[in-house]
Amino acid sequence: MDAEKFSGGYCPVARGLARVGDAWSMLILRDASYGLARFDQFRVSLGIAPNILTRRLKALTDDGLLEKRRYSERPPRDEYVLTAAGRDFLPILYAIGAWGARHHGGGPLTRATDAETGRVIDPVVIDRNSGAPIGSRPLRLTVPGREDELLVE
Amino acid sequence: MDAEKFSGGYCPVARGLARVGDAWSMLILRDASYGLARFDQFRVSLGIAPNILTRRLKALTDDGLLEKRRYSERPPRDEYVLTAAGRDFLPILYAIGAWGARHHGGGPLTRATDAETGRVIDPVVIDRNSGAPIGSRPLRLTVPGREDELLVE
DNA sequence: CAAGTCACTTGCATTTTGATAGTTATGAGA
DNA sequence: TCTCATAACTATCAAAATGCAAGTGACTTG
Repeated sequence: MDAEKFSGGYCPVARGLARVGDAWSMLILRDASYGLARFDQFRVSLGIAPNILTRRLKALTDDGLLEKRRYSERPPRDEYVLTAAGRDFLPILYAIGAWGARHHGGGPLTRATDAETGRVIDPVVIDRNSGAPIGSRPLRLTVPGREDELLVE
Repeated sequence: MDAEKFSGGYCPVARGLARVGDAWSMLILRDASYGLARFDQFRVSLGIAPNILTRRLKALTDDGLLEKRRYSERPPRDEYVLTAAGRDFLPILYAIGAWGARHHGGGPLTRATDAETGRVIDPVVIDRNSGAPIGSRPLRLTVPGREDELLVE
């Protein structure tokens, strides 16, 4: 969809989606958060064609979500590990997972629990400043270069 | 990428992505949250080809994120409005926007403020039970049908 | 030194996407 | 009545992305 067109615009959502707005990329990040790092681990886990995986890993690396690291000189072997920006994206995946479980959650599902308390994790997006869940209070959008503001939600 | 393959698996993230794991769909939802509802509004706002828009709107409608509603019988005219499941996805878009702003935020950006307090919205994903941001505490994953558990983060 | 592993690359067919033009149904104005 | 305009599409076709299968390079292991 020609992400270039959106990657420099005013909308931060479009900017984010320009880097990770594709299902393979997000599933690779999910697997990376599970500790997978090598080409063949991703390939087997996802059942993705190797040429496609190569392209996605390169895109994620170029966009700063993964870092390619040589873990063996002889034979030359690389692994892909999450960068700070990549790790910062993981909570969004959990939020997507929670949404998926709420609305398309028939049958058994993988569940995340707090390793210490053992309680099931229930991800919610809140506003750090007010502490209120996004969507529970009306928002105002300010578009750069425009006087008028847009009221949503 | 054949979303069918993932849409019934154990992973709730994959299930979610099977419905909305594509950039156009999420941008349509974003526009819908801004109040856009008609075919031509989406088309102009996104610069998307009409055949692609038709397909995406149909997919989002079939997956229960949008509802097609006739707002005029003569001439026949339909609009697409967010369902409860669609609205429930919006906080994730805000989280993606916040991530985009943090990591690819050069230049002016659209900003959301609390309509009452006027403060800038800063979306974070937390665990409803512990109140802690996802990623700040170690998690345990439980895969159905397997005894062993996976420790992440 | 043959077989296996890992991380790819290449070639080609299939699928999806996108640009553009056309269609349907209708109302509004000359 | 005959255009013109609008909204919401559909149809056609080229271009791009995806996916499958096979192959390659640089080793290690038996």
